Amino acid sequence: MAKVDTSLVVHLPLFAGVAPEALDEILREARSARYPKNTAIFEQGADAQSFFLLLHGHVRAAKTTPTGEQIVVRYVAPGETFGLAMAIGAARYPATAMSVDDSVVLIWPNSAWPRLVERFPALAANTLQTVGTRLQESHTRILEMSTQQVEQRIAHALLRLAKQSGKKLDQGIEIDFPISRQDIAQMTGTTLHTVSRILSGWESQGLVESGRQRIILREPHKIVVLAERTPDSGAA
Amino acid sequence: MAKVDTSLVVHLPLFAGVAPEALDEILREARSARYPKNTAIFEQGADAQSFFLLLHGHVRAAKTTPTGEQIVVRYVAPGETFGLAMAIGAARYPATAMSVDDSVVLIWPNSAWPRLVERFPALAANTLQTVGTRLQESHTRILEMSTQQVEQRIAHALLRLAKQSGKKLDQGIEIDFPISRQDIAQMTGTTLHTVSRILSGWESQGLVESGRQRIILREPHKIVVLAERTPDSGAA
DNA sequence: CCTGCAATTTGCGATAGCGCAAAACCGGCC
DNA sequence: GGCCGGTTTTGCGCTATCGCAAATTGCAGG
Repeated sequence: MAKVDTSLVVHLPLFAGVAPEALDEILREARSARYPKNTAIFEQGADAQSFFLLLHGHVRAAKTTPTGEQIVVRYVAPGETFGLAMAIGAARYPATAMSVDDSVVLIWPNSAWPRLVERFPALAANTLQTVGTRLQESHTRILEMSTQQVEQRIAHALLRLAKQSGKKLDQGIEIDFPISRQDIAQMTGTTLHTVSRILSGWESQGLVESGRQRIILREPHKIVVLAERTPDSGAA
Repeated sequence: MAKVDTSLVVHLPLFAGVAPEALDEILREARSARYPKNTAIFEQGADAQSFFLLLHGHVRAAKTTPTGEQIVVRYVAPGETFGLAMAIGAARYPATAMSVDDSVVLIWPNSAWPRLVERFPALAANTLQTVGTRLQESHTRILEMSTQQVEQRIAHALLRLAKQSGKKLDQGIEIDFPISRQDIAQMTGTTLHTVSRILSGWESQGLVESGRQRIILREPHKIVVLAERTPDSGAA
């Protein structure tokens, strides 16, 4: 079992309030694994046997309907947990997790969870906060889908991605992992066609620069304005 | 301070795994309050000072945009907690809670939470499960909003309400609290006009019977079929 | 019983965004 | 260097749903 350097993870929200000396004990229960780009980590509906902490890379969590349509639940950034089915009392994974980049994760067997929370109650508290935050984000997303039009939703989605996983460049902020028009559509409840049209529009206004699975926000500030524009505060 | 009969609450999910004898100690920290129909319990954005357990009645949690549009986050049924801002690490309430019926709630000061979870770790675990379940429900809602059309979303929403707060009648299942077309619109991301049109349609097919703030599902089974119909599995 | 208000219904354009199809593009791989 | 497959772009018609406005209804007081 590979030894994980505690200094890499001490400051993560998950371990807030856990004595650094104790960390080792927690990490000992985990194994680490590497997933090459575009590898399934777990599948929606499968028995939940483990929970995960992303160390490097990016993971896409997506939910599929019986008829095959997908939505992106979220992109997991390094330092975040995912696959917490057991902690929230689900026997099966409610979504599919797939690496979008070469990724490295820590994996705990679910069986370790009860023991860990008993020994380190802060883990439960931290996880509660994490899940609570995600719940609020979901509600925000629902609010947006209910009240805003597609262009604004896309603006918000990209700004969030930029904040979460943006790499600063001279020319702007680049989203630091491969993401397609289709993905953005699945995050915002629209179609890849509409996303393409809107990004084309932005590109011709110099707001973004984008290509195959690549997006750079050139004028983040102007995109913020777009995102906050109300339906009637019309453009010229 | 009114004494609360422990027998009323022992079996709630919140208290699973808590010794009945200990319950008293928990309840001692709470006060109870009655809210007449249509009373604000807390407002979105206000300092979160308490968390709540609904004993009787029904509470609507709703989120408002800067421009005044609202969505219904959920309806709280008796036995459920709400206003958990503190537990999930939010300083302010992210939504507004309002009684839709005469309602009775237990209220704990947030300051009691850390002490309670320390003494009864099961509370944190139970709350984590609750919040996790709500997160999954939110994701389901997002999935529906992304992939289904309005009629199906309304069907699902009503079926969920019926399951959660339905009262069985000979003629069908009645939703056990006042709910308007507008409310349903705010649950499904549409307008009261569209809801009205669709319910009118159902009414003329005998699927529902409805009036002012009142809805009875006459043919729940047929509504299930509606809810699950895919866009193309067309009606006659 | 009557009055007034809020909820509901319904008609009628207007339109944002979808869906399909075809073309152009872009890399990566052999 | 050329070929292949997935991604993106774009045109065009279509329609589900919105938005507004007006009429109607039903409950709650007085």
